[in-house]
Amino acid sequence: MPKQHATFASLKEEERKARQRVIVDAAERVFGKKPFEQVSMREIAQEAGIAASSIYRYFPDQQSLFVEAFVQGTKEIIHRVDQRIANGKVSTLSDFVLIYIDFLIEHDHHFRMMTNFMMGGQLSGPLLEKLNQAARSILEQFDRIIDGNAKPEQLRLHSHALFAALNGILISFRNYPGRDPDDVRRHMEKLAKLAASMCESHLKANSAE
Amino acid sequence: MPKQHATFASLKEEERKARQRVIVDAAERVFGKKPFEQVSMREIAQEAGIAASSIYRYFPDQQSLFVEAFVQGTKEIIHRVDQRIANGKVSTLSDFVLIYIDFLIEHDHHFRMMTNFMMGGQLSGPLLEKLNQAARSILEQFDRIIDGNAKPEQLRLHSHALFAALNGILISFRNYPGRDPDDVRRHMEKLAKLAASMCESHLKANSAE
DNA sequence: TGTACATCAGTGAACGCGCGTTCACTGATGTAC
DNA sequence: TGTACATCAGTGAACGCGCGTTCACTGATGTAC
Repeated sequence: MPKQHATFASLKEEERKARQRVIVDAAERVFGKKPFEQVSMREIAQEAGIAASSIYRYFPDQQSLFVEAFVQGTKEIIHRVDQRIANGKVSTLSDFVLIYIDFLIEHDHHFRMMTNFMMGGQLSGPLLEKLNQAARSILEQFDRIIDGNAKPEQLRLHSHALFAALNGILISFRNYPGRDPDDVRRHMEKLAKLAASMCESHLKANSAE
Repeated sequence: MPKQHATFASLKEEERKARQRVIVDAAERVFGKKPFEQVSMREIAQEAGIAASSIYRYFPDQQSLFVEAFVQGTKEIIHRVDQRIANGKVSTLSDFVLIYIDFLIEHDHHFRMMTNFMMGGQLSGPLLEKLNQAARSILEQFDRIIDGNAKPEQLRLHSHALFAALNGILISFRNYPGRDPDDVRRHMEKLAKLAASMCESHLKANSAE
């Protein structure tokens, strides 16, 4: 009865995935509480209600777990932004960059992980591939939004530039000295809108040529 | 003879400064070799030819030493860029951003420290003040270059945006998958020039209004 | 000029800590006959 | 239905490591008389 065997096996596999998921979720909750460089396996285990050594039944090492958490988070965010777009809440590029900024301010730990992975470098092959895939998804979302009727290469270049600019804003001004968090957010939003408008007008001017 | 006393004391003070300097220089050399998060006090001590414990005669802790190294490096870079400007080698904004990018690619460890401090956060008061001063110096250099005849607030906003954009470019594309370092550099330079041109034309359009 | 004393840069060894990870083991569940 | 066996999730304790930092001490130099 290979069929029933297959179902049993696949059920088991799903349970395994579900348990992995529990761990990843716990990890994300812990990341929400403190800078992720300071998060230990023991802490995640505690949050998940298991022993630290149990994590190693599901992930070969810490890096794999962290990457998985990051990838999950990225999917989540992209999905949520897509929903807002579908609901017609994002009509201009300016709307979009504001959402991008606000999301990453709110999910600070996710942004921290992103920059960490970007700065990091020495990841093993498969993990790197996962990260690159996540990065590609983000850039594709930028492409979709900017669009206009630009030539493809121009489009790509501009979404790269905008993506980089927004990341740079989030990094460069997060600790703006002597401002409270609200001021910081406003300043970032202002800069983001500026970047969006620059991007838009430049792209228009170029596609008119 | 208070006068002679003063001289002796100040000489001693200078020697002390000089020895501090030796340590900072050693630190910078080590930073050149590996990601600075992986640099230990022992390693710096070895590079400086002294015992690790000796460093603590000159710096209260690791953070202070790292901040000092970063501040030194920043001064150095600003100075070098200023020299190029004085020599007339930087006539356009595009020239400037290329130098900025190239410098930070070449002095990768310096850029790493910069982003680390930006992301970091929990620094004690005096160290934070030192870092903020360094950041201000950099932004002032941006101001000086962009200038044009823009209104001051507009100028400030645009140098912030450009500063952020360049940092973002350096962070976001340093590990561009599947490219060799030269391709990466070219891509960054392209994006930087794009950012510069956006910035310039936008500022012109706005000051014309 | 010589002697007693103070200062302080420099040191090697050790402390204490937290971490990622491994390991031998337990106990529950499913399988074969 | 009962028994022997295999599988495997879960565990607590321990390993090993590297780190920042401290500490008691040495020895050279300068100062006071």
